[in-house]
Amino acid sequence: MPGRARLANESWESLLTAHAEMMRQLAGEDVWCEVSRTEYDVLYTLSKCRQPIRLGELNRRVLLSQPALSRMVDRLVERGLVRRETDPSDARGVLLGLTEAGRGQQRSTGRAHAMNVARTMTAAFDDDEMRQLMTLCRKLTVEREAAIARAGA
Amino acid sequence: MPGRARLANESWESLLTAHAEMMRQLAGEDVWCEVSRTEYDVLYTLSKCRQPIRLGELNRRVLLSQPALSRMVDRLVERGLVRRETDPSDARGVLLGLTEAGRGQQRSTGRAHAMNVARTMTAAFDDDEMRQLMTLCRKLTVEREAAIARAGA
DNA sequence: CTAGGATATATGCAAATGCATATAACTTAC
DNA sequence: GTAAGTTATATGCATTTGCATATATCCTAG
Repeated sequence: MPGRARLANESWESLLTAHAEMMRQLAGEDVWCEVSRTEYDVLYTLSKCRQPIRLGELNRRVLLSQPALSRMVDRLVERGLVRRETDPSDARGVLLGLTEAGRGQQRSTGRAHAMNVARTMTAAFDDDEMRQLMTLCRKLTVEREAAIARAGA
Repeated sequence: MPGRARLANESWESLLTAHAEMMRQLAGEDVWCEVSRTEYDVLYTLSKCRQPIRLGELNRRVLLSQPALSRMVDRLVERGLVRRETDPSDARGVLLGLTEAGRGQQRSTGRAHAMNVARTMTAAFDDDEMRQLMTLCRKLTVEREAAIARAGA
């Protein structure tokens, strides 16, 4: 493998390892009794949206298959955390948003979770390093999205 | 949330998003017909070890629960990719290593996968950025491990 | 306005996962 | 040497996941 390709693989592996290590750490925190991490991911993503969004749109932002997400939404609706209604402008689609209970749950879980994240990240990094990491990761994300847009066009 | 905690959370979220985006990209590549990504993760981890390792040791490096890993190893043994034998020095434990077939499978899948990783990473980053990312991610990993060691002591 | 195709979501089903716990083997104190 | 405690892995069981495909709605050409 040539040097640049090797470097690319090593840096990806480092990201993968850091991610896994953090996930394990965060999974162990005593915060996931009411909602699981995956459920929280959905609630958090919805909490960032001012408007209700489509299932497909949500699916673009949550790393789950469409059927898995569809059923997870089922369960969250069942539990009164998410509201689902048919899109009036296109009856195939559904619009998803948090209920008040869902917003409350996201906030309380999110608060505790954010504390753990902050503790762990600040233990490893100073402010400048966190900013560097953010810049790099966002660059990767943006570049990926651009590539998808190019392919989709 | 104070500024430093906010920064910590934003940088973690950026890493999480970059990871998710990459995973989705890599999952879509036409490389996982013979072994799934999770299976490959196990084969790759074993391929990096010169000696057979314990299930528990493997579990420390693969993000799966112990029972899930135990069963995944079952399946890989069944398929002739992994060799499992009782540890002679401690009959509770098992020692795991790749078979020749397993090594071959890891190499061929790994080659194709590494190409995709390299293409995607080099599309987003120059060499210096990849090195920066590596430095930061490794720092996070090392700091996590140190924290675990402190807690375990 | 209708047939054929496209798109959004849901469902059937087999497989994988996690939690709790069982089993097997080691270790230590007596 | 043996009972009590500990550690390493495996199993029972309910849940979640993904793949393939069904269903429902929309769009477009004629």
